[in-house]
Amino acid sequence: MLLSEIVETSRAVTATSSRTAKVEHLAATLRRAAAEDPKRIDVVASYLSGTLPQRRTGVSWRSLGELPPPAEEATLTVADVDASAEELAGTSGSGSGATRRRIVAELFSRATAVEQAWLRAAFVGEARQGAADGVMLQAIAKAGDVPDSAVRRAVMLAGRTGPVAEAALTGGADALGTIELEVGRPLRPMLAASAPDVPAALATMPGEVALETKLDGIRLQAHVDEGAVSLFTRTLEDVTDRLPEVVDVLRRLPVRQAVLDGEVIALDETGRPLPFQVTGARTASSADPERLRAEVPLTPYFFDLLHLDGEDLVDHPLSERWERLAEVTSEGHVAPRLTTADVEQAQRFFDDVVARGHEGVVVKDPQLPYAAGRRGPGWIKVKPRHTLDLVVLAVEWGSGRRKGWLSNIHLGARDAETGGLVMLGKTFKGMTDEMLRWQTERFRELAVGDPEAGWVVELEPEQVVEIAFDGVQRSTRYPGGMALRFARVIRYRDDKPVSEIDTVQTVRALAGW
DNA sequence: TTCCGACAGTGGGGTCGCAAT
DNA sequence: ATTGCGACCCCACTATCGGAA
Repeated sequence: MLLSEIVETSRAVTATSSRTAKVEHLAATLRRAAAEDPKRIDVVASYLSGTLPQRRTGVSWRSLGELPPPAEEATLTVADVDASAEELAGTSGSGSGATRRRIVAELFSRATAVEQAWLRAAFVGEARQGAADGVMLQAIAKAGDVPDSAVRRAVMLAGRTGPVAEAALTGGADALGTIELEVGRPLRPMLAASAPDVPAALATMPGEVALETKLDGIRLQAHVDEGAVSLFTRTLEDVTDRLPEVVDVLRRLPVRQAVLDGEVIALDETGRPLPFQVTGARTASSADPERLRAEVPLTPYFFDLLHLDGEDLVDHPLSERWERLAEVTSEGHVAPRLTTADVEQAQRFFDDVVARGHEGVVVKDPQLPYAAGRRGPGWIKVKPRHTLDLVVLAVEWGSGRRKGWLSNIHLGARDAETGGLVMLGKTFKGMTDEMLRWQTERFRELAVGDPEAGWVVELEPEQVVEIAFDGVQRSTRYPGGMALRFARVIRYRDDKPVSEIDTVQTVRALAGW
């Protein structure tokens, strides 16, 4: 199949805002791929959702700065592109920058202008065609003439869409039905929606709920198969070799085969959680694992059991999965949990968890199955929220659907000692289109110099904004040595002068430094 | 006809390891 | 030895479409 067919489909998908029309376009091209190039349906499916099947290629927008002149005619095939991407993935991180540049140059010189644009978006991961995983899933169902639910289930159990597309189009519902949970192969983790507080979370569920401690660490999916252990992150990256102490814990479990879901976290000597940055640095490092293990040991906590000794449990209710988990896991590797229908009791549990230094709680409906890969209503996370009144120091022009609007604001606090203003980070979150319109006008007025002159627009520090955030983290990027985690706008305030905004001393005290 | 669940998009800070400087 | 870059970790929030009520 020619790449130009993918590019043309992408153009059509981008051009319409109707999801059903997007699905039609994608399904038609998938069907053509099945007829012409059945061995590469998985690659075509990946391309149609604007991504490369290769996890990493070492190529990003910086390395695509200057491209060779485009080809006149569309001759590139999907197979050609896949071969190049495969070669790039194989040489990524192996000290062959010149080789990679040559592969990129050759590939792009064979592409037409529109194909170059598509390739760039695919490598950079910025397809922006209004169709990613979810819409693609519907297209696969349509093209294979199988139910959405069958595709969704297969994708969740297989972890990836490519092989599922291939099965759906070549073997239909029968082939999809053979895709099951496989011990050793990661599946998509179930995700949680969020609620502002405990009563709101409980209000979404009938009767008794389960409250679990939400640990501020790294999500971990663990597979045990006759003594062989594999560990995967939320995006299904294999991190087995990095976490030997976690492997040891799993080897000791009294199971032949199991798939567990949980979190790993670094604790201090008293069992209190260390900052997320400590756990994050440990799991990101592939240096000598035995040394790291001695320096920053990690503790796994499990909260779900998806398979046990030949039996899949994903469709069983949480209450039963939890019971089976408790039978095979020692007390030290299950975080505190409470089942209740009483709001006050739930609130006390939340307060206690937070007081002990944890991130919050996840409220779960005990009757529901494991909905892999979805941010379903079955799990609701609740975290404490802090707010500050800060000043807008500068603002950046937006991109994509925010093009032409002043979007991302730079946040400053007052330094009570020097009287100056100290930047604590940026945010673009929480803004409605109405707010974007308003702030684009407002910040044009406050601009120091020509607001159209550059990407970042410096402002007279006059506009006060109320900001919500999850916590304070150490920063080397900002002069105050700290930054706000997950900052988002609540509202602009005109009732408060800059002389009365919050101070860096307040923020430092909040962080406990 | 209205409501609401699912989805895509728009980016935030921190960290590591490797290549280039 | 230092810096730049790519990829990963954590993630909040709004707008929109289209099926459910």
